[in-house]
Amino acid sequence: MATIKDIARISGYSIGTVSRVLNQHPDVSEKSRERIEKVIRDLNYEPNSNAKMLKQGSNSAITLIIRGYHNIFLQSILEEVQLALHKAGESTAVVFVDENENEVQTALHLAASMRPKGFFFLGGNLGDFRSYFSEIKVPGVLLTNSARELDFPNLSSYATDDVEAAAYAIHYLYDCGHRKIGVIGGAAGNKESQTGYLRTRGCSRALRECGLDPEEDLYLPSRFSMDGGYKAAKGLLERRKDVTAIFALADTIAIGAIRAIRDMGMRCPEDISVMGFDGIEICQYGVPRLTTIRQDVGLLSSLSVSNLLLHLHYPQNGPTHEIVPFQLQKGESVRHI
Amino acid sequence: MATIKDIARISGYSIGTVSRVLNQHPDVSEKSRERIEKVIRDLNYEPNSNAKMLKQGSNSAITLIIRGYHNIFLQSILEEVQLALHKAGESTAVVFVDENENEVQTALHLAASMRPKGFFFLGGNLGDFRSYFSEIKVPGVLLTNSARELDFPNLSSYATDDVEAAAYAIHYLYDCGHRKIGVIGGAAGNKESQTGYLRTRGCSRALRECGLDPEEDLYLPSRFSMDGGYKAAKGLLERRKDVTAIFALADTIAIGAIRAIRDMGMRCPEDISVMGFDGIEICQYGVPRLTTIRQDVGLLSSLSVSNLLLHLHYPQNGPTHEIVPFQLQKGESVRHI
DNA sequence: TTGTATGCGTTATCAT
DNA sequence: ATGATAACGCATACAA
Repeated sequence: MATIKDIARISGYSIGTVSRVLNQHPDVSEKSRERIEKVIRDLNYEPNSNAKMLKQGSNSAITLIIRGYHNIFLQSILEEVQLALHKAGESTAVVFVDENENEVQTALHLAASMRPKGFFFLGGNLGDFRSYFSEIKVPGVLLTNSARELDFPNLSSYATDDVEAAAYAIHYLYDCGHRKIGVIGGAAGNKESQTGYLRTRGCSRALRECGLDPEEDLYLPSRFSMDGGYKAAKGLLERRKDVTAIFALADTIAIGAIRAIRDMGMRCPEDISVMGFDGIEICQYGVPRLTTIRQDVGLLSSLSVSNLLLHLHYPQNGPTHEIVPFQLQKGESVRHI
Repeated sequence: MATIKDIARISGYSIGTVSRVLNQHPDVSEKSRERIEKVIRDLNYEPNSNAKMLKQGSNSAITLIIRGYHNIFLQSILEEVQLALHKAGESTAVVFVDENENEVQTALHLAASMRPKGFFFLGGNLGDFRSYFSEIKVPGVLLTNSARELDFPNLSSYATDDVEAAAYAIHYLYDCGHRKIGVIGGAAGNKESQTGYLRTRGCSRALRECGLDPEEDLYLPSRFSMDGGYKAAKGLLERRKDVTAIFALADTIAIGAIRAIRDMGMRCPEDISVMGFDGIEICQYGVPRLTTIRQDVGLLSSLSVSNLLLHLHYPQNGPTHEIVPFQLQKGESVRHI
């Protein structure tokens, strides 16, 4: 690979001048610029970003850490965030990590070691940060969970109010006449999934508010996947013949649940209503269209990008923790009874 | 951020010794090791990977470039590839790029500039490579398109035979009794999407083999998305009342098509059969389950990872270009008539 | 306008 | 076993 030295040697100029050409400095003569640029093209020269970053103290890229490989919802956020950052002239590197804490720790180390000038964390638990975030000195944003209580000076967060949104969903199902509402998703007992835990809490609260008993066996934990939703719905419907509605704590879970309902010889929404959470694209193309709680991906993304760009330029600003509004997106999967 | 110098200064040792501790060299006394490690922990030291890479000549990470933000199929490959690489102890960086050539060029430059020790390209067109790949000297693998004709010494490729697979799909629909088969997906005329072009070619060939006329207005181009499929199916069904089956050149297109069919007051498969391509997870959870051509994600991933790891260690090996077998995955979306 | 020299944080090659 | 130092590729302050 050609280096700046090669360019200097071949063009007959010094590395100083070459560097100036490379960095668009004004004080270099037209003739020199042209000659040097020709050599650069001829050699297919690519600057070594490692050297550049070393010299400049920090990596020019922004690191995006995304928790979980197949989380469609997070990926839609990823897409928007990345697009917005590119539009702002920033380059990005994405790191996917498995959902267990060890990996997250690894990712944080990696992020620290890459010396990015900023980073996003899509879908992390607070616990992961509490222990390992202090190493990081550049501005960061946590998405889909609030980091307010962590109180790091350089970590902002934007999230939907999971408790409130889940409660809203339950109320909606209640208003549609449902009294036996099953809830699938969220790891029972353990808090492995903070999101699942919060949503579950919202459900219990809402059920009590509606004067319903949050019966234990109306809850069934599930992985946040179609397969998980399929199995959980099947289990729930076998155990409780009286449920008329299922609230799936994520759309992917809901898709699995609908498939399970069909495979058990029932129909959605005629026999069992299903409600999702997130508002991913397929909600509007599935059969039936899925009624869901739509998180505002656009707002989450744009706010967080603005925030990071702001902190990049004015690091002295304090962190922001904001809750963005959600929205009930009506489809065809919930029936009034 | 603490550097190796700080550790040296505070621990009272030289940077040489600290570096030895950091890199697990044997020739350092137990006592020194312990004392230095304590300082490392105290300072939350993170090695600067930029400096490390600069010194070592190349980045330790493998760069994965993925073309298109919302390609579920490619993301499933991404997941498997990444998992396999991590299992092999390699770290990865992912770069998503928009589907236009300019971005691809940018990504290749970026990749060249990051000095990765190897890279994957998921879903690129040959044209992108022809012009810009020569800069890259480390081993690379192109997935889902064959790079045989490019003949770069350091670029292998693994792909499904798109022509053959699409032809197979058409033959299957024919065998099910369908004679008026619409094809949606693939950019008509321009070769923007190589994959779409190849699959379209397979369709035409198969139609002729079946003695059918590849009528022009049975083809409708579409973006590779649910939305694209929705619009294309609607357009096609309005234009041609006689089609009994639609072959969508990707599963996401098929999902949109099925939704369109319902919205037009028809049913799949009773009125219109739909066949997809790729074999993404949702095929098995949709309503109806989608009949599709399943690409072997597992094989594509494992072969390509093995290939890259091999070339990392034995760079003198020549490139490999392999076609992996596809499979008809029967669902419920195609009816025998 | 151009060239020279220094240093970024690290590893590795010498000495000691 | 440990310390000193050169080198990696680049940007930049300073000199010319």
